Amino acid sequence: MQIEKVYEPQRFEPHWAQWWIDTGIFRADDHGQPGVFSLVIPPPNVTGSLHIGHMLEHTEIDVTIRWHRMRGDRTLWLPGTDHAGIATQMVVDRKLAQEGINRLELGREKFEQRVWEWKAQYGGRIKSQMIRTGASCDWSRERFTLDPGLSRAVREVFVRLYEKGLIYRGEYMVNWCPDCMTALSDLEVKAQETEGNLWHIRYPVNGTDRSIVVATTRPETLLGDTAVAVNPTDARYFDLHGRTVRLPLMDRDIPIILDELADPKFGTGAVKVTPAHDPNDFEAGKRHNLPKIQVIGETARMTAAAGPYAGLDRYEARKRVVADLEQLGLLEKVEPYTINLGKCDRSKTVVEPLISTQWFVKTKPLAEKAIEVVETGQIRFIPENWSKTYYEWMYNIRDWCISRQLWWGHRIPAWHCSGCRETVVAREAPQSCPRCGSHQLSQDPDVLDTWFSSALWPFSTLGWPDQTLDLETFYPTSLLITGFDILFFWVARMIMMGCEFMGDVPFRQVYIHGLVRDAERQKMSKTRGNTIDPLVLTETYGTDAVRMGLLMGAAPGTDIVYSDERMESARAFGNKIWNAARLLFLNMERSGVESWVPDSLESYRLKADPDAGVPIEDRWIFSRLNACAEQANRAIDQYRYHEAAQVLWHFFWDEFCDWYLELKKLRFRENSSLDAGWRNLLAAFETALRLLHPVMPFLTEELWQRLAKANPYRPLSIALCTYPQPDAAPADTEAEHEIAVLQDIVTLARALRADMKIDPRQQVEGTLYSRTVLEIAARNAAAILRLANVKLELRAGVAPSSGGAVRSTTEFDLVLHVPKTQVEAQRKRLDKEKEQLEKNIGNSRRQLSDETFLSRAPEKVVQSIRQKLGEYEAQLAKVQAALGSLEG
RNA sequence: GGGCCCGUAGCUCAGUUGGUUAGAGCGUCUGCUUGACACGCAGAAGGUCACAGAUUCGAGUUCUGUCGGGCCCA
Repeated sequence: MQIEKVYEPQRFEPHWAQWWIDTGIFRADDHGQPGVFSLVIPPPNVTGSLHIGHMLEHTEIDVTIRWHRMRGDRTLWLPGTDHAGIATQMVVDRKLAQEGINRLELGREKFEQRVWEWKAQYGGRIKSQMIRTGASCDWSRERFTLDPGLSRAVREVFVRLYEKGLIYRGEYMVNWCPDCMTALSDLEVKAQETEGNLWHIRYPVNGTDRSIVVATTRPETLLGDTAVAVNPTDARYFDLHGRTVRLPLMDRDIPIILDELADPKFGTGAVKVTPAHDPNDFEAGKRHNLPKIQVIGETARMTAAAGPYAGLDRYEARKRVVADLEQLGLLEKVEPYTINLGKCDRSKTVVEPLISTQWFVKTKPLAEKAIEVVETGQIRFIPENWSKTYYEWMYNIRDWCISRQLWWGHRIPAWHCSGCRETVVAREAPQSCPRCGSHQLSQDPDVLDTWFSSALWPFSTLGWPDQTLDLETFYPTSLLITGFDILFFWVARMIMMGCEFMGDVPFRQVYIHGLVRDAERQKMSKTRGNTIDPLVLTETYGTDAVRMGLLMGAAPGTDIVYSDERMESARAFGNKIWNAARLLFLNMERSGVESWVPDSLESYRLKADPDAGVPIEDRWIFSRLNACAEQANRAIDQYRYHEAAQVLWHFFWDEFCDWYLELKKLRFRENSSLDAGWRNLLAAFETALRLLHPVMPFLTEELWQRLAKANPYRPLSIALCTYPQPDAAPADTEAEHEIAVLQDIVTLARALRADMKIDPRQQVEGTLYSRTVLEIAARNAAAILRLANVKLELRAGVAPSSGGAVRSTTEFDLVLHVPKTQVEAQRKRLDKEKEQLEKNIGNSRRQLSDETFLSRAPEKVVQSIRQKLGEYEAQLAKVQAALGSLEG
């Protein structure tokens, strides 16, 4: 059998990636299986490409998915992408700009066509990346938010919500991005602390010689002021109630109103009111029926209503307004002030609050149910703490602005009649106005927020509004794995929509994964230039190593700090397994053992009957394998991916390779046919490969295919084998003990040799004194000789105090017959041991002489300390004897 | 201002219901081309569990406060 000396995942990963797709083994079409496990992908942006965060997310999903599939569930991982309205439109806009084309000149239809072309060009990138990284999803069920079926679901939901009064249209203040030229939802606006100023401006009060000073961070909005507010309880202004002020620069009289908006404790207690440009002022304006004067337009330039300032950019206007006020002597003072500026999440442009007509979802009624399903445990967040964040947002939820002034997205299914101004909301375009019969109907130009369609993802992808078999089978989905950054954007909204339209939660559990940060713990972002391309990593280290490397750090609730070193060590782990297989294959060849051809699944089973002459190391590895299976199953079940990775790592490297294979090497000479020894070895390795498969699918598939020759009884792929389940039988304590003793003897002998600076090649003699483990030592003399290069004489009892180099455990004393060298080094070690033992003895004695401890601690704990104390004292005696013999 | 998370070895992190001497990976040091693997083998060093109290027979683990760091919402 040809097996390369070094693990080179690039040689076989692409092959299996494609083979898994070609064979269709990840399709969830088999209806015969008992359990169902389903999960929908958090859809990435169709024109984007995957980053390392996706790689982590997909790895965690894939581990769980592959695990369920191997456990025999009917398992669906439904892949797909979303259309990412603003992001995609921006990208295509920029591309057009490079060609010197303006979107508006091009026209809506042609623009949309260009975006579809863009999608055709880049839309496949994500799929190919996912295939290459081993994501075991069902590509026959791939979906895109703008697919006809999903678009139909969007229209259906819109119409139903509208008919229920949960969608309304109206003129409200929204977050307007002058760069993207669209309204945004609250979530798409990110507050950022910025150094600004607080300008104190004097407004003369009509009919008196007094004036009111107001403080503002946005002096240019003065041009649109329609009132000045003071708090009704503020004594300073009692005499001004009912009066008007003269608005500087505009020479307009505006009223002084009494409103809670004005906080007596802040500044002068008086505030200017600009209902058209500030959300709080907008509300105050409604309360007092104030006119709304829009002085800033959609492009952030001053409107005609700004009089002499018309046409200026908002910041240019600010400078001019301030300068003009100063000239008039109306600028009282300017002080530095930190303001929370709202910026567009996409373009980073400062958002302008503007009044415009938009569509909204009334969220409160939807939120009630969505809160309830989490409170009652129908949906569980992991880690649990995230439910608090969820409630926090849900209890304070505000209506959701869903219309976007974009061309890329789901067109709002509403038609406006130019005859009677009626608005018709319908699933399909109406022929005529139902109110006046006019045919002059035009569809609303706006599209929906991308998240509106994403909110339907768990059921729209399964065929809703049709009652499909898939919907029936896979909804509610079992699990969602996603990042906390889209908890509100997406998770919360899916829950609202799922409860409303399916009458059931969209998923049972939500696992929130951490963020992948760079080596300096910085968030990765394109602007910082610290992003990592997962495919570059894959090419460098192999997909399996990247998966393992990421998972090793993936403890629930913590971010992952990326490091090349971790990837390197994960690749080293792959190499370790590769070489373990190499050792097997080379020796199989040498012994003339055929590739393993299991004749049925039954023959995969391990046989460890203690009475059947099974070698002790086989019994031991089966026992360890069982423990490993128990831990791995539990870890994956509880989303403790780092623990699963660690458990498997430890088993393969520290137990299978370091001890089991080393012991097996001794037998390779003895056996030549496929006897019990070989069968057990291969079975153990095969079982271990299956245990590892969800984490490192490529390596395990490659080795498994080489190990187990295809035949009619064998599953096509390791991905379709059963995941090893722990045996109900108790651990093989006899075998565990025997190997533990062997390990102790070998380890202590090696440590002693190293202490004594003995050449590793030099065989030394020694004596093992014991009352309990002489038989074990005798049975394993060959292994001890081979592994520690020590030839042992066995004696009953304890070591005489005049021994040379000695190390002890509670079960034996090991003495090496070597010249008395390295006395200082030995003394140092023994002193340290003595110190530690004395400390332990002190602690134990103190506890055992404490009456309250004895009376209140459980008997089990007291017993264990008594026993320990005895052992410490025995050990101490040996250490003291050894120290004494050093003197002589 | 409200809420959440974190502070454990040089670095990144584990540590499940309180109970022996607090673990891992990487890094460091020492020695090894031992016929699977130098992407390796063997051995070793390294921690006042941020600080201060409280509860308890017993606290890295529970509670309170302080300091430091991060995130979300307003």
